[in-house]
Amino acid sequence: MFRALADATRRDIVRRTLRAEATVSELAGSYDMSFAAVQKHVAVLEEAGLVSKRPRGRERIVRGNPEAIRRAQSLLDQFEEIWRARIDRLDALLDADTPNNAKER
Amino acid sequence: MFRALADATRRDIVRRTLRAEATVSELAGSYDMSFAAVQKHVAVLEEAGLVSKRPRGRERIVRGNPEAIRRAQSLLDQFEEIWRARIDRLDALLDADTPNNAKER
DNA sequence: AGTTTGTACAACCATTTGGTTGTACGTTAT
DNA sequence: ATAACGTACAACCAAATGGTTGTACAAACT
Repeated sequence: MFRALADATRRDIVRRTLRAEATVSELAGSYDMSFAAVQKHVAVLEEAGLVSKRPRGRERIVRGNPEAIRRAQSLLDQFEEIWRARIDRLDALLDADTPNNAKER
Repeated sequence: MFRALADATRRDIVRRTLRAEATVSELAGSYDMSFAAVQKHVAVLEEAGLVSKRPRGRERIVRGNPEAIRRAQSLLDQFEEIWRARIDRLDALLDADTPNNAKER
């Protein structure tokens, strides 16, 4: 999933389809590459769950999936939390080392 | 930067060094690959700003950078916000379509 | 002084990635 | 019915990626 977000074109497709739905060919029109290339990007994003496609006649409507974004966020939140835990441990160490008559900062 | 986070080993290095500092060889001991491979991963992470290195004698101490994590988070937050804006626009449309005597949900 | 340790980096290799063109096929328009 | 359109997918290609081994070098140990 981070792998899917690693490409600038794909991030832009996510942004665009999060803002408003678009067909694959509409998307393809926005980028300076072949239709097939864009279609592959969309496939990668769909694989990663960042985007979903639904058919309307011969076209496929692409829609960004906010749920997947939230999953990525929660992963980063975990990182944040791990780091905070380390800071807490350091604080505890410092506290244990602080004389009783020390002033609170 | 998402590219740097796209590899599982690298994500683990970030986690580990966010929790506590570690030398490159300590890290290398944790993974089933050559020292050089791990060293390259650390280099990629450093390039992306996700990790910083400082020398202590002949070793290099690696530390995860919470600031970079926050930058990634804020990027995902932007996605979230874009999506919310779309929902707001849809709501506005529905409101405009709602007869005056309709009940509030 | 000589050896070991920790790191960096080059050269190499297989696989993956991001792109291309061409083909096929169902859907819509004439 | 035929043509045009939107999409999917295969085959191909160059470049990037993730790994390897080997070499070099400074710092630390004996």
